[in-house]
Amino acid sequence: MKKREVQASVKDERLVQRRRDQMIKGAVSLFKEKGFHRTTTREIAKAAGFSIGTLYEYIRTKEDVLYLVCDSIYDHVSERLQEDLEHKQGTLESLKHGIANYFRVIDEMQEEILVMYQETKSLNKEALPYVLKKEIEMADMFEKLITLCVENGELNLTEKQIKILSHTIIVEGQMWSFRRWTLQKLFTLEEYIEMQTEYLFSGINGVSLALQKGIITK
Amino acid sequence: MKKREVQASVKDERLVQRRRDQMIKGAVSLFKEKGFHRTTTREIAKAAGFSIGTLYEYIRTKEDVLYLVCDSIYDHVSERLQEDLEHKQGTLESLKHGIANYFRVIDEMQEEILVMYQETKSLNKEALPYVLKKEIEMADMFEKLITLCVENGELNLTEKQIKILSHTIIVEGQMWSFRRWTLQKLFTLEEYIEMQTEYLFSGINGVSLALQKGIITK
Amino acid sequence: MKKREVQASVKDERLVQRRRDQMIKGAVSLFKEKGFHRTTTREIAKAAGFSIGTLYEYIRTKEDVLYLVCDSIYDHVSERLQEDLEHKQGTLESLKHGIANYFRVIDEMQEEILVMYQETKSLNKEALPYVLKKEIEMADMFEKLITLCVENGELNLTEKQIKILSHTIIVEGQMWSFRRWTLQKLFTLEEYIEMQTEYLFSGINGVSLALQKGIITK
Amino acid sequence: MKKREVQASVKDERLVQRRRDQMIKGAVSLFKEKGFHRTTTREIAKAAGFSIGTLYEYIRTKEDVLYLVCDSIYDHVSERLQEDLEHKQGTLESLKHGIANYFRVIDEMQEEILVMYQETKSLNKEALPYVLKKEIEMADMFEKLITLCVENGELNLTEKQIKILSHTIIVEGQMWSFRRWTLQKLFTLEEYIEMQTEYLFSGINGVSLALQKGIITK
DNA sequence: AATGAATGAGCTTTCATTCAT
DNA sequence: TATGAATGAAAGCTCATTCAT
Repeated sequence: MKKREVQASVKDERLVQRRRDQMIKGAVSLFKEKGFHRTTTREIAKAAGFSIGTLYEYIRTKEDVLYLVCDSIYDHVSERLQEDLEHKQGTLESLKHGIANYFRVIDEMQEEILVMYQETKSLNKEALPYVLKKEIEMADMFEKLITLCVENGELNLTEKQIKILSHTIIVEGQMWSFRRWTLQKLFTLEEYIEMQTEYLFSGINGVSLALQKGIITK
Repeated sequence: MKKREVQASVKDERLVQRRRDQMIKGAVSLFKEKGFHRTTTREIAKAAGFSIGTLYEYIRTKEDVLYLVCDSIYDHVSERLQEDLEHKQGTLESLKHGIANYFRVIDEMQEEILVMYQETKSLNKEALPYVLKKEIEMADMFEKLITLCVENGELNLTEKQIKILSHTIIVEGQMWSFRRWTLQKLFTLEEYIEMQTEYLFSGINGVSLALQKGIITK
Repeated sequence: MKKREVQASVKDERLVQRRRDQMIKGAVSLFKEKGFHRTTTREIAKAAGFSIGTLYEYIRTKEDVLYLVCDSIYDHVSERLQEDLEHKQGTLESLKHGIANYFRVIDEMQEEILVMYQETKSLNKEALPYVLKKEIEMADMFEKLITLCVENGELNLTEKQIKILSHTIIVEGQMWSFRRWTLQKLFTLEEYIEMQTEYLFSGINGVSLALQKGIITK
Repeated sequence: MKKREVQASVKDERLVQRRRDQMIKGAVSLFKEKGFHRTTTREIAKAAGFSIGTLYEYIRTKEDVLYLVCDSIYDHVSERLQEDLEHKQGTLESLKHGIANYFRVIDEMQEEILVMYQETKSLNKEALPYVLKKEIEMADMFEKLITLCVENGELNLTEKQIKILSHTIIVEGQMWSFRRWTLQKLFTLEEYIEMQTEYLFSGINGVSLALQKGIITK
């Protein structure tokens, strides 16, 4: 799918990129605070450091700002994950490492993640599919990582099991940001990573057994 | 926490309840379609079957409608789960049953669930804590169910493990609704329940092993 | 052609009519002064005696105001002419009387006529045909009056000649308003009527001859 | 009256003229299509083939463009008429020839004529008198032509009759362009010229009589 | 208790004009 | 002389809320 283009009146591509970066930065912090609908275009312009007229030299509608914001966040997350997934080895260890890394990215960008998930539905019918595709791409990364383990004989999973697993990992990452009001009071990030990994690999039964045997201690 | 009261000018409590039910019913279907911000109070009044003036006899601000809607959805979900959790037995079987039942509730109310999670952040500072509390209550239900199993000796889990587990179950339920564009294309609800339960209890390792041994077949 | 309807949010038809009358009155005087484009909706509302919000309870777009104004002016002119043309007799005398009457209507409504002709082109593609039709209707009135004379044997004219004549009469009326900066300095209305009628019936040759013979004196 | 000067920052007179010609050409076609108010200065600059910054090196306000356009159109029409009126002879034949020629000019420039008449009122208070003066000049041309006939004894008309006649001729020319939606469907230009001339010289009575006597046939 | 006309603050967007390069 | 990015006043329009009936 081609990247949905946001039209700008200004020709200089470098300038467009610079101004849009300012804009996105300002918008994210406003969206975090009050959401997309309660944020005005004037506020976005001001936060970006230029006038309302200038804002509209770089976008065509307010929704374009939201699209640019979402797009930029996805790009950042994907990039961070991509780096990590490059030296794919197909070992359980590397899968665990990938998961932990993803959880840490989520932690770093949690505010942006929240913005993205809560405002995405305000995108119009044109932009939405593009954003959904990004979500699928992210699940795909884990799918590949797991598939590698299966091909390597480290795991034995059906395709469907791989699919559901990759989405579960994604969602458990988001959970750290969505339910931060509880989880982040109870656990540090590293604790959370460890415990979730434990559950992911061994399940309730495994965890329960390990505790019983004293392998894990309270 | 006391239920946040929404002020009404009308005195007759029965009438207030009836009118609000109409209002919530209309509002939910509008919010589903276009979200809270894009829905006007006029539309809500019309969908509820009365005039804009009448609407304002039963609420004070537009946000009240959102609050009433969220509150009502939570109540429905809780109620459905409560029924189920009443004959608590502390067996793994009953825990699995509870999880399955929760997933089915989510499936039935998925549109409402979506509305609630996407619009909740639009609630003002007063209403938000009340709604968060509802979320915690729901996690608490599973916490109790799991704790019962632990007390019964069926499971061996620390308090923290129980906490994280109950939230994970909640989130895996929501996942069925949030990621429906993928999951519901790949799986039936019952398949999803079965596979997620398998993962929850046995983890990746367990599932992988079972498949290898032919206990589960492709 | 069905009258193009302008949508109103307000239900009470009587009130709609009253408010629109206020609106038209205010708008005409503003359009006279500064034209359609230089007049703001706020000014229209103020001139009509209500708020901008109220204005938009009775129209949907600014253009609706222009349409209502044009429509109302046409209706007034047509009505005035219709009255006159009712006792149609098919005599030259009655034709002359009709022309004189039309010229007098133009004189009375000249500002409105100006507004209509200068702003009409700002109407959108939907409203324009309706307004053009009104123009044709007005030419048709004279066509009928002339045709009656022909049928009565008072005149001998082909259909095409009748057509061109009726338009000429219409235009010579408008001329009184369009070129008022010259004509109304040189002539009184009655002089203008007399001289134009003279030309219309006798032409340059006839007028010239009459003057020569002393039938008309300087 | 001195020609109203439009200030330019650029000194080179030749360049100013060339740029303005480009500007007028572009503007006329835009004004034809969408009118003065709906045309933006950016569009004018683009149509003229240079940047918005350059546009403002040759004018001071958007209205200057309209003034230049109107002025240019008048000049063209006047010029065309002037050529013709140069070999003035004071015969009825030459008057008829002048009228026919004027009608043909109108036909050729009808779109420009429309632009001029519909947008003229948008000119500010300074420019308007200058443009009105151009209108009077055009009527004056016919006034002179007719006066010549009177002086020659070919016609017998009072000054007032000459005045009204010259305006009538002007207006009947414009009528061909203003009411083109009807007239140009019914008549060819030459037919229109012939019929209007017939009416102008002989009037309704003359035309009617001629038809009766079979001098003109259907 | 119910109605719906009235209100006006506030929103997004446009565009004539300027000015540093 | 030419450019086009920047500006911000001002426009059209919406909609939550009120209040007389």
